[in-house]
Amino acid sequence: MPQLNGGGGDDLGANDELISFKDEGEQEEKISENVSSERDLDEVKSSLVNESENNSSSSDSEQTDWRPRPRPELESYEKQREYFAEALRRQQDGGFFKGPTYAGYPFLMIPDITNPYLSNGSLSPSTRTYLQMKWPLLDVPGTAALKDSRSPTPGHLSNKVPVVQHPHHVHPLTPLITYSNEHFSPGTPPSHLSPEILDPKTGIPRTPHPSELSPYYPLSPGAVGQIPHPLGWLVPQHGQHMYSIPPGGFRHPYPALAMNASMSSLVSSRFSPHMVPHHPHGLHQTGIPHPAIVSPVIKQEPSGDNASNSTHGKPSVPVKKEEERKPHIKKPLNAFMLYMKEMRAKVVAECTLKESAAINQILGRRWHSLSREEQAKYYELARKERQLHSQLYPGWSARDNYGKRKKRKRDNKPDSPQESNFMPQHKKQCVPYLPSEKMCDSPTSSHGSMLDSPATPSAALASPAAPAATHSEQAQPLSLTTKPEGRTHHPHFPLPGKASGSSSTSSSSSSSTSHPNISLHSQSAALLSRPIPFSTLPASLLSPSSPFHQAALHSHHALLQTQPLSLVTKSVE
DNA sequence: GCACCTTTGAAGTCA
DNA sequence: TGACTTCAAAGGTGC
Repeated sequence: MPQLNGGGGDDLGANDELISFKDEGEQEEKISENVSSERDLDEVKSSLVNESENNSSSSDSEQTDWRPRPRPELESYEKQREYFAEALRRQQDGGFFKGPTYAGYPFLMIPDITNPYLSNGSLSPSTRTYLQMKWPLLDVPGTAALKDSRSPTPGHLSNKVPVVQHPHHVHPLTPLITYSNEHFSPGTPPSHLSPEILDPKTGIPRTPHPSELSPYYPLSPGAVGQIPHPLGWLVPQHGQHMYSIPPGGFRHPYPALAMNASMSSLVSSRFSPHMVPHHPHGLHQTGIPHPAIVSPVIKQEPSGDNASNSTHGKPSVPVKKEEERKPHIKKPLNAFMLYMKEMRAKVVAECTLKESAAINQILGRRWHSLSREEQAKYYELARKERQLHSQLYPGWSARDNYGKRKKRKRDNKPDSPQESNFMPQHKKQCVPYLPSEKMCDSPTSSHGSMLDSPATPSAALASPAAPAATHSEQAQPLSLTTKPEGRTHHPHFPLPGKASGSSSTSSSSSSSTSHPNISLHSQSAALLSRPIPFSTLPASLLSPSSPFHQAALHSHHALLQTQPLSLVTKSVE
């Protein structure tokens, strides 16, 4: 059952994925990470320059101009991000994010959540300024936030989350911040105002596509016209709370208070409380389609007569129509998907590759090259996302999406050993990917990523005596690396899903003594008043391998850990 | 226009 | 309980 157990709190799986690891190989990883971090630091610097340039070039009038209706929450949100970015920038050497707080998460390096934002307790003026800011989710939208004269941030940032334009217009921490903002790059006029936007690839002006308004969850064509704002669903409408309570969902008197920054980030990014059958077409109560809802018109079983139904407007079978109405709730992203979303742009930027298949290969390798801590972050994020997903859509099951896609031709029948050795004919050879992949291999592996990095998370994370097979497998050309022995999961990085309900609960209980969320109940109330808007971090500071990124992730994790699950859980019940 | 490719992980199904 | 399947993202590729 996706619902949370009453008192269980954080027992929605994934607890068992958080295993304490040994430290073998960590030094090497750190070294390699430092190398890339230095490079990323340069990127950060240049990005900051760009940021300032953008700030100067973009007039404040732009903000007020293109925005028919100012959205104070979002602007303050952006300003907070700016503040936090500034604070991070100034205090990057201050050792904010050091020292794990949770004994059970020695690798998470969560800052002391009892301290306001920073673990060292000393706040720079900039940070203090930031701390004075209101958390947009917690405060009623105020013009003070909108017109905060203290803000060094020009207004043009108001609706463009990435402070610094990412090389590929994708926020490096897109999955960690918000899934809907990445297309709003600074310097480009908002799509909903400007009739044309520049195609990032071709540079040719083009008319914004509805999908750009909701990048990850395509909107149904019919609903596009109802979008008042690219972030419309994210932004409170007409004084509404940003996230209203789904029936049986959040019943906190102050809905936004039921979520902290990370929660809201996840909510805003993927899931909507309205993603319940009450809004069959993913339309917000205000008529705003939610990005988490993929319109069945767009994403439906093509084999069926849905298309004909939609075109002819004649529902053949009521049952089918009923299915059509069912919104498509996407699966929550797993750790790797989150990582992919974050890193894809960077890999694309580093490589000349365009094919996602190749990119994904690289990402897969990089994923294995990630340190345990970093992977743990994504696992934790994914876990939180699943939690949130299950809370928002209690009745949803992954099974609901079965058949929503075209059946993948997996005719390479469960891999007889021979077939695993030979490439299926219908599959494209991976060989062409190799050169480029090699070219832009993970920076952490200048001399063979798979050799100086954990063989696999499973191997490295699991046991010091990692199977050499995995190791050698990774050392092999990618063209030969299909699925190593099927889908073996990390023995010591167990996946929570398998035993979703009870077993994850049991695993949670087994580690409950050290699980952060257990102790969060007592702290959540206090933390609600001061969550860290991690998503306010500028993109430039969050280069995945940069110390900023690390710090940001840690911070974000702190937020995730502070998620007031108890409140939500009770509400769900 | 759409399935495929490619990755890992979660979750579902089935024996 | 293990094996297997499907889906999640992404975008170029090929039919």
